[in-house]
Amino acid sequence: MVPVSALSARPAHPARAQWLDSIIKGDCVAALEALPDHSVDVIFADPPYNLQLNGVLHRPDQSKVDAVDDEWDQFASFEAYDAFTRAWLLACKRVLKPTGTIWVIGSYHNIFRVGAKMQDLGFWLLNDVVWRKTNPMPNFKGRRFQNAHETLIWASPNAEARGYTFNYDAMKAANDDVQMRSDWLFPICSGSERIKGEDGKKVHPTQKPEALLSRILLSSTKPGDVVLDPFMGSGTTGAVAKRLGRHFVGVEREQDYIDAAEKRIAAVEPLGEEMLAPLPGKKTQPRVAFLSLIESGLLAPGDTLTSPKGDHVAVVRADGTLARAKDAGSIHRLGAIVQGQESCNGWTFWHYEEDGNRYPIDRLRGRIRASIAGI
Amino acid sequence: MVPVSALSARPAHPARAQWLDSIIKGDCVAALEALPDHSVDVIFADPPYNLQLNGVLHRPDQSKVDAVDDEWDQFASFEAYDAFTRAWLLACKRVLKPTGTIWVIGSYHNIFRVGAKMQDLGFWLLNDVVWRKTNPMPNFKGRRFQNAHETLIWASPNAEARGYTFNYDAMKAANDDVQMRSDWLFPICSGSERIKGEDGKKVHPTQKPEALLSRILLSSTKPGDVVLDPFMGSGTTGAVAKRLGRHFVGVEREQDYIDAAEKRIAAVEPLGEEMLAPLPGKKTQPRVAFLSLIESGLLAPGDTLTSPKGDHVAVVRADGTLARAKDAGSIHRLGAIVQGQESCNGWTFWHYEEDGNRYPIDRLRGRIRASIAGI
DNA sequence: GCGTGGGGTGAATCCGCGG
DNA sequence: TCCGCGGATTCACCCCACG
Repeated sequence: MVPVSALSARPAHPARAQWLDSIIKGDCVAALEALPDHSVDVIFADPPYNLQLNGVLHRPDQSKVDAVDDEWDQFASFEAYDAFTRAWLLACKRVLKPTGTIWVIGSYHNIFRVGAKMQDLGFWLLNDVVWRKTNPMPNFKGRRFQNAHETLIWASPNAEARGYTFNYDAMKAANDDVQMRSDWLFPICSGSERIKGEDGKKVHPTQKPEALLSRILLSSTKPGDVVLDPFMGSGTTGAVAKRLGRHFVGVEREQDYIDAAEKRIAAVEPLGEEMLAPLPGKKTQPRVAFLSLIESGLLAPGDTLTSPKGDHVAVVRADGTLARAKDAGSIHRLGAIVQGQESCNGWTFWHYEEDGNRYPIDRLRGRIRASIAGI
Repeated sequence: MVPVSALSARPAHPARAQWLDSIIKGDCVAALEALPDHSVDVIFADPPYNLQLNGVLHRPDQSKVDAVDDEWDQFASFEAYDAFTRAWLLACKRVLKPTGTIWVIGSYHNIFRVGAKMQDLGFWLLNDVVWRKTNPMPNFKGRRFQNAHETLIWASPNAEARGYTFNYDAMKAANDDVQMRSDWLFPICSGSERIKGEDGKKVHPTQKPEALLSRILLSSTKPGDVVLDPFMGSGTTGAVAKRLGRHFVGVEREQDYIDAAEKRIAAVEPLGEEMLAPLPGKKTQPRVAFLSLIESGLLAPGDTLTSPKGDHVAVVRADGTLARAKDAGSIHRLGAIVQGQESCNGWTFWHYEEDGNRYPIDRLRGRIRASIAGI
């Protein structure tokens, strides 16, 4: 693959490299020295996010949130984090084939710095992809939006790179015959998939779901490709690569993680023909915020809604709440209040008028859903 | 548009500033000199995306894609774009109130650079928010995922900033009584909302949907707040701000855009105050001292209160404290003590008995509040 | 075996006012 | 500006105990 002369000090790449389908212990930059130039097809990197947490956070029920406070996620400054990022990105760039691509995942704490550094180093961004979590942790203090997604960057090693793998047709077929979008919906890793130690506690604080890695590898690799994970952790990349008939190389510093990952990967049974089965489709019907009806113009602030028989009347307000006399709240709360009940499905209780007939606002929700069908 | 005197001396903020509810013509950094320090509550910025397009792109039917190739979106290098970004962010930081927040929207071409620079300048990221497009442009070459979203960054001016506006309760009520997430779904701006010139062509290449601005302003501003848009374009921010009873200031270089925006904003009819009243959350309800329950006769000294399950008992004292054995203190302190916890909401923890049932004393507080409201 | 309710938990940069 | 303290704050899902 690479002429011996090009490597000088490094040994010649054997027919089946020692490092193939194994986890190299060590710091990511140093450990990657074991790999020849241009030797991997795809990289998946889940670097430390550099969370900057102050003190402890409690849930409303007073229980403590088990935060990511591991030593490996601590950096002295943005500058230190940038230097770290630059180093491992450069190491990755060296071992990546010209036809290869790299995926990096992060949150708003680090992904902007990583993305900017990737551009600085000449990587060419192909997409940013949003992993929407079906079950994210709530915001406990009510001071922000629920942080319900993470961001992936997909890039080629340079702007001129051609010939990278993108299984466009497979992705489209897996997505009800429309193009796969840049926003993906998956649950977080939990339940039996979550690797736990003998003490029953999670082995790794940030284990990624196999469904996420599966879509990444199915979209951007071919069977037999070599996938590198420079931050192997609990080994999700290796497990999914093996199952999908791809080779893997992992790098990891902590022996505990290596032990768990090797055991996990050893238990994986590679898929046969089912590998070609399309990815599971959409979940249940998407949630539609009542505010969306106003934002889309189906209702306007000031419009009146009524109960099914018209004996209760409420006014739509700009922020997506309903008001009646002194009471105000969500469509559900106000529906409950006017009926003197504990709860109420506002979608079926509140009605609007059209052509002299009363219809539940659920009808309008149906229109929104119809307009976004197929997403 | 801007009095000359205001540029040099920067006089004290007049009762109603000249620049309020107007569009300042000029380069964003220079024009913002007209505004005093700490004079705006929220900033929405839609800066040039620095798209790097090579050649023309055709659809499968051979029609040409009308790309963003305007002069204002051209930068010589990442360095030039970074310098530009730094300059306008600094100008924005100066005029932003300490309790204010800033929104910036971008795509993968620029948002990573912008986000990193924001962190470098000390902005504290509160959320990244994903605008998922219901109807994004397809990928015509089948070489990438359909680019179906854009990214917004919401930030405060520094990590220590407190007191910014987030209408948590309104957002939650508008979203079926669950927290508003960081992924929002909207159509792109098209149809009658899209501003078109006499030639029938779109006036601005990247006009944002009003629904997007509406959610931004409803979530992070109060009626009467001042909203700055340093890249005003076709004036979406001004139009939505006016409709929602917020003040706006715009900055824009191109006269064509200013003309279109001013005409557009003039046609906007503001919503009535009753449509805009913020949903009162629990935090805004009047504070009731526990002592008031005793003073009003709802509880009497010597009454006993219990924990929800009845396993802890405490006695009400005349001064509005609770006592149990040797311990005494506020309803909150004693609730924390008996549970061995750091803190406790005594209103929901302590219960009283009525008709053989246990109710939280919060129920009595509700009666006090109801009687206050009736005054 | 099945349905139900309670408990646990996940990459989290998570309070604000008054003295 | 700092400190004390009142009191507000969670969604989806999995597992297990129990009837």
